[in-house]
Amino acid sequence: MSEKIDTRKQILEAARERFLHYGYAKTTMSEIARDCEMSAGNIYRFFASKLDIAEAMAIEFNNETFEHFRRISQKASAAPDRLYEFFSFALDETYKKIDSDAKILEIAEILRKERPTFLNGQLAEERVFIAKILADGVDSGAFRSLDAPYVTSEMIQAALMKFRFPQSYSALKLDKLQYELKGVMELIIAGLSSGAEVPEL
Amino acid sequence: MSEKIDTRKQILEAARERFLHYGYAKTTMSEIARDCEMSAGNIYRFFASKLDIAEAMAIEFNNETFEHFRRISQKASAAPDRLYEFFSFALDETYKKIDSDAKILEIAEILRKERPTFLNGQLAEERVFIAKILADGVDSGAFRSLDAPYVTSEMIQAALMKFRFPQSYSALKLDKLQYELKGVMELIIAGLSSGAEVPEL
DNA sequence: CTATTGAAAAATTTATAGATTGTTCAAACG
DNA sequence: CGTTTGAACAATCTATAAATTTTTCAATAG
Repeated sequence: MSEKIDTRKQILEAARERFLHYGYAKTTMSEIARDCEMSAGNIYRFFASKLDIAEAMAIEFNNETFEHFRRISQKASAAPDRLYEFFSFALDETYKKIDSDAKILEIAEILRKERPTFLNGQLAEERVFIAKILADGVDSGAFRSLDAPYVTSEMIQAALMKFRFPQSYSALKLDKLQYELKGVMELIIAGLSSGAEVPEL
Repeated sequence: MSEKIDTRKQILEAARERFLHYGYAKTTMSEIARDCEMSAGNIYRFFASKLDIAEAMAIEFNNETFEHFRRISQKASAAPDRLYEFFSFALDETYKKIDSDAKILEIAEILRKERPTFLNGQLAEERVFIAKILADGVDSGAFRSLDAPYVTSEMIQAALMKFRFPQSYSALKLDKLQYELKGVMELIIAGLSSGAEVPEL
């Protein structure tokens, strides 16, 4: 039982090394199997497909980032600052990871194409942290009262798409993206502030 | 002299019909030339390349839309309403055009890839209209005073990217996009309102 | 009985030759 | 002269057969 989990981990580890070194497309199931001293067919007892290995890897990859997100969302600083820090961190982290290794972008693009729901799931997880920051802000009086913080999180995510997937949605350099994020964030936080007048559209 | 312009128009017209009917890739320069009763080589006296024909076509295509933008930006209605109408119209118009004819998306994608500066130019033109609405809003007191309306327009565009290029940046249906646009727009307009407190980031 | 293999099927990629197309330009035309 | 052509060249696309890779699964091993 625990051996099963270990084998799974071993496959994942072997795959990650190859994916990051040679890329997803240039890594074969046989190579991963050979690294684990098993046959290619056997991998399918642990993963339904090669794509599922990439997805599992992305989940692991994101877990560290989510840990950061959790920490930021629970900080003592003012809610607006936390909200900015959240997306600022996300931009820097994502940009640098992809910039440092083109293989990561390859996997990101493949998952975006072949597993569109995966991305949605990740965004939904992030929304929980954002909603928490919003709720805190409402409680502290920094933000106006919100009908549905979770829905507002969705809108904030929509407005910040460009910065959450920097290399997919634009060709801008990091400093330009940081500058734009700051500007958009100012607008959003102002829109959440107690004094803001919400229009009837 | 005016004949030169006429020939250019004729080529553009022939190309548009073929591009929209058969697609950009499946249209050959010879076919366009044949429609105009000239040789393929002669087209190059009027357009530097096939891509330039597509670009000229896109400019024509956008001119009607810009006319609408101008009209909306000059309306008598309140600035926040005009701002919403502007992007709401842009979303509907773009979505429907692309939805009605896959060939339009083909050309849009090609221009995005091969002529990245072209898109920036179009966005810059739009920004003039947005800045005008913002300035009006500041004057009327609907919006707080802005250091630089043109820069704020840039930020608004960044926040609404997803809705300006609906089929490129997401797979959402029109009604979901309209719902999200409304939510983001509420946030932005609230952020521009006189009572909004702009944070120090 | 479960775990694993390895051969085979199905799907995908690669290689490449042939055809087509975009583009150039010297020559012909008006 | 400026225009236009059509042949030539380079670049790109297409078709397809061979090779590789992903995935399945009956047979084997433990």
